[in-house]
Amino acid sequence: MELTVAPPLPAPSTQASHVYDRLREDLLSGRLAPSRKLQMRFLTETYQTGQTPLREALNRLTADGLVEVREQRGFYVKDVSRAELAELTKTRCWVEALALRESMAASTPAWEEQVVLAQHRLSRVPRSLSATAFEDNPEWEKLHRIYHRALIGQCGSQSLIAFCGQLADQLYRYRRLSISKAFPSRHVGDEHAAITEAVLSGDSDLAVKRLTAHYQRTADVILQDETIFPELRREPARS
Amino acid sequence: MELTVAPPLPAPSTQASHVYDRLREDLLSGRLAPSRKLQMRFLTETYQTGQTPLREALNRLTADGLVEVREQRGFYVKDVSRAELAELTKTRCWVEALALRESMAASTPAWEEQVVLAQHRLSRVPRSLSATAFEDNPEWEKLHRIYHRALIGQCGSQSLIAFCGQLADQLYRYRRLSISKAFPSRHVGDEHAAITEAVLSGDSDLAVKRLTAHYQRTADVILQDETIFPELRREPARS
DNA sequence: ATTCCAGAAAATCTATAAATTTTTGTTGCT
DNA sequence: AGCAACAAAAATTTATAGATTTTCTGGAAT
Repeated sequence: MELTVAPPLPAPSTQASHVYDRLREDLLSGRLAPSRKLQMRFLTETYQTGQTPLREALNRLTADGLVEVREQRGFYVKDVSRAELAELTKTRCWVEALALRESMAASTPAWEEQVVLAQHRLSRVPRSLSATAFEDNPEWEKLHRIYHRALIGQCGSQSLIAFCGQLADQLYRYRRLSISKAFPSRHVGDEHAAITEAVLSGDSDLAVKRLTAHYQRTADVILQDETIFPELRREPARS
Repeated sequence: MELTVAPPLPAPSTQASHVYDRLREDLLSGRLAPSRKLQMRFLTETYQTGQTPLREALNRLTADGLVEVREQRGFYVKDVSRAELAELTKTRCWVEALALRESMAASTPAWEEQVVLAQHRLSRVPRSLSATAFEDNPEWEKLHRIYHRALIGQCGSQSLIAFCGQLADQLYRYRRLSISKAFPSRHVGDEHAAITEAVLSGDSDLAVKRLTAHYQRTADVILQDETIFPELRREPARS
């Protein structure tokens, strides 16, 4: 007799999901530039699929805040602005502070272990694929995401976690769009370690302070990046 | 020479938006019962429209948390449960507390006037269309929504406000599904007045306390409603 | 000569219908 | 009784037709 695991979810693969994943990646990476018009013809040719799955994917991405839809005049890549970056960061700090406090209030050994494990794994992977120039390491990004997800994972609210995920996605796009010249100067690994330490010590005020500072510092760097905000070109830093 | 206002946005009306509105109303009212399967054939016949606008509407409603989609096996009306009701309420209390505090911290005379005005208008409309039995008054619901929206409107985060709106929608459906026997016993008007008073006095702790109590009380009533949670039928209140 | 407006053509989005693929339910066989 | 193959139903996708918006060209007025 053979014990085969009952197929829990065979293979939830629809064309729409595939296009969604690919589009999402291209949006986050910046290959699809902000405020660019997403024409059906271009999309069907690029992604080799029909209109229906594309519309489905675009609608989901609109809900994620990565795509904008104007009635009867098509889909557009969501534009970026310094104001939106500031607002998203502010909101993320507020909401994740809330979620982290609630997680710590409902702390369990299993949860603390998850946080420790996620941070350890993250620390073992290089931030950049290249030692000289910055080159995005997908593995690091994945683990980074898991770590921050773990921090708020004990808060007890699926909808709150999902909202944090949306904010994280939108801000991640800003990070990718920015060249991040400040890459070598920061020690994000130390920042994560400091957050983890505060979480384990049970000092929620300190943990929240470090977490929000972490986010704010990232935003401050991007806010000064000329490559994403050309309006900074002239008068770089006037008082 | 004639000064004509440039046409701002002619009339953005698509079939998809219409179906979205109608479906939304039917979902919130309970005419489409929880966990019911939404078959394309039924929907096209009922709403007299094609599949494309319907899929678009259903996708938006999925993002709103009113519809659930299972890959390759169709759309379903989101199921209800006591656990979800409790979690949604908890989340709403957390997030709106946050938003209210930030609104009060950024208070302006104009905003306070908006709150006062919204509360006044709400107070002038009857909660129920019938004096004897409870009959939902759409006008009251609309003004109620505007009032709660006004409370958090000064927080300075569009995304946070939108998130609160989603939570409000999902919880509104629970309210409509429940018969609300406790209708005459509560004085929601007084509760709103008390919240407004606390907001105007600048006492954010008190305002938050009253607001969250307001939401919690509503949830507690619905949590005991047998008509929506049949599992309560036996052993109504065991200790 | 330049600018502004009007009309027509092109492009593009929205919607309906048909075809393909997957899932589900049933019947027959081992 | 259990399993497999078959048939029906339903979802997803492709293709086609209909509307709307945008763009381009030409002419008139400043």
